[in-house]
Amino acid sequence: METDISEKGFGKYLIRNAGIREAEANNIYNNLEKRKVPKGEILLKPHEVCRYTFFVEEGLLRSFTLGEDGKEHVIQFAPENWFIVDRSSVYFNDPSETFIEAIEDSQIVLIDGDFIENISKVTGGFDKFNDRLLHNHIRHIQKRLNLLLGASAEKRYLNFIEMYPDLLLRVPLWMIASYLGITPESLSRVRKELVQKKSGK
Amino acid sequence: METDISEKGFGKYLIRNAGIREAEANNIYNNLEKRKVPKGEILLKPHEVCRYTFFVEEGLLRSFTLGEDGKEHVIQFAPENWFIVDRSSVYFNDPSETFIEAIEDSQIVLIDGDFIENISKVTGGFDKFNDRLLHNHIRHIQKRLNLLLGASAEKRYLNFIEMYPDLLLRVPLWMIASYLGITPESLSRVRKELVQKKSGK
DNA sequence: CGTCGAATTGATGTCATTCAACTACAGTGG
DNA sequence: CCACTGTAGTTGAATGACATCAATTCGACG
Repeated sequence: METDISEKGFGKYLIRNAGIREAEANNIYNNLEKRKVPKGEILLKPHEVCRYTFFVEEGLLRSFTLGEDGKEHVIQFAPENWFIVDRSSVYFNDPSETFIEAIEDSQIVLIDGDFIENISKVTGGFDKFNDRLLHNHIRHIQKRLNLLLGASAEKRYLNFIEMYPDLLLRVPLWMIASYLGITPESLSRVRKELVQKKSGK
Repeated sequence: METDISEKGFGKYLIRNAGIREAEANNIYNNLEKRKVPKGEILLKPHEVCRYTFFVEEGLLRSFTLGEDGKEHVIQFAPENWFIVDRSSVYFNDPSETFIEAIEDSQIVLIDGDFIENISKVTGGFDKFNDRLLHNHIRHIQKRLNLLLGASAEKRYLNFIEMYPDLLLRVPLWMIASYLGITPESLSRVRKELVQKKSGK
C-alpha cells in the first residue's frame, strides 16, 4: 500500500530541495528500498563495491577509512537529511576503501544507480539536483582540505562546532578527533584550553 | 578559417577521452576561445567569480589559496591535458577564494558554462563525460584528504612523485611543499633523508 | 658582475603524539 | 544488587614531527 509521504523524510526532502512535485515525489519514494539499521551495523566494507547511496531519514551514519597506520579516519558524518556514499566506488565500480556504519539506530533509504537513471528519464530536474549534490560535495571536501592545510587543531575544532553544532552532542569525541585529524587526547586538551580562555575573559 | 584539430590539444583530447567524433570535436574546438598566457599571469583572483574552466594544451597552471596565516596553499597543478577551475565558484556563482596562475608559458582553452550547456544539447555523451570529470575530481581530492589525515610528510611526498613524476622536474620545490602541506625546509629535509636511506641500502 | 629567489642546513621552538595512569560510567552476568 | 568488564574521556610526562628563524650556497638572469 502506498503512503502519503508529505511528512516523511526523503519524500519531503525531494519536494523541498529537488523541486519535484508532490505526486512525483510520492511515486519515487514508494519505489525505493528503506531499511532500519541498528547502531553499530556496517553498511559498507572495504573491498566491497558500494552499490547504494544512503539517505538518512533518522539517526546518524558515518564513513571512515582504516589507514595504513591502523587508525580510523572519519570521512563524513551523515545525520538526518544527509546522503552518504563512496562516490568513487559507486561511480567507477571500484572496490571501496571505506566503511559506512550506523552510529545511532537509523532509518535510511537505499538509492541505487539504476534508480537514479530511471528517475532522470521520468523526472526533469533530477539530473540538475544530482549535479548540485555533486558540487556541494566538492565544495565541502575542498573546504576541509583547506582547513587541514592551513588551520591548527583548535581552529579546525572551532570550525567543526560552528558547522555541525548538533553533532557535538551526538558523536563521541574520539570520532570528532578522528574527523579533525588529531588524537582524542589532543582534542581533550584543545577543549580544555578553550574553556580556560572563555572563563579567563 | 577552420583548422584540422586532429593533432591539437583539446580537440584530440575530446576525441580520445569524451568519445566525440572527429567532425564534432572539430566543430566544438573551433568555437572555443583560446589564449596564450605567459608565466606568472593570474587567470583568477579571490573575490572574482570564476567564469571559465581552463583546459591546458601546453604549459602548466596551478591554483592556490592564501590562508589566514598569510601562506599560500597549492590546491592543484594542471599540466598538459588537465582541466583547472574553481568548481564551487563557477557552479554556484560564488566569489572565488582561490588564485589560478600560469607557472609556465602556457596555451589554454577557455570553456564557459553556456558553452557546456550548448554542447550537451548537440553532442550526446558530453554530459556523461562531464560527469566523469566531476567524479574523477572527487576521487582525487578525497585521496588527498586521506593522505593528509593519515600519512607523514615523507609518505605524502613519495605519493606525490609516484603520481606526478613529471611535475617534479617542472615545479619549484617550495610549491610542492605547499601542495603537501609542509614548509620548504621540511621538504628539503625529507628529501635529504630519502637520499640517505637509498644510499644506505 | 651583481642581484634575487630557490634550496639547503643548523639551532631552537611549538604543537601534537605517544604511552601510561586514572576516573567515570554503562552494560553484563553472577 | 553488586562485582566485573570494557569504553570514553581526561591528565601528566616524555617524545617526535614539523615549524620557525637565521645564515649560507647556488644558479638564473638582467
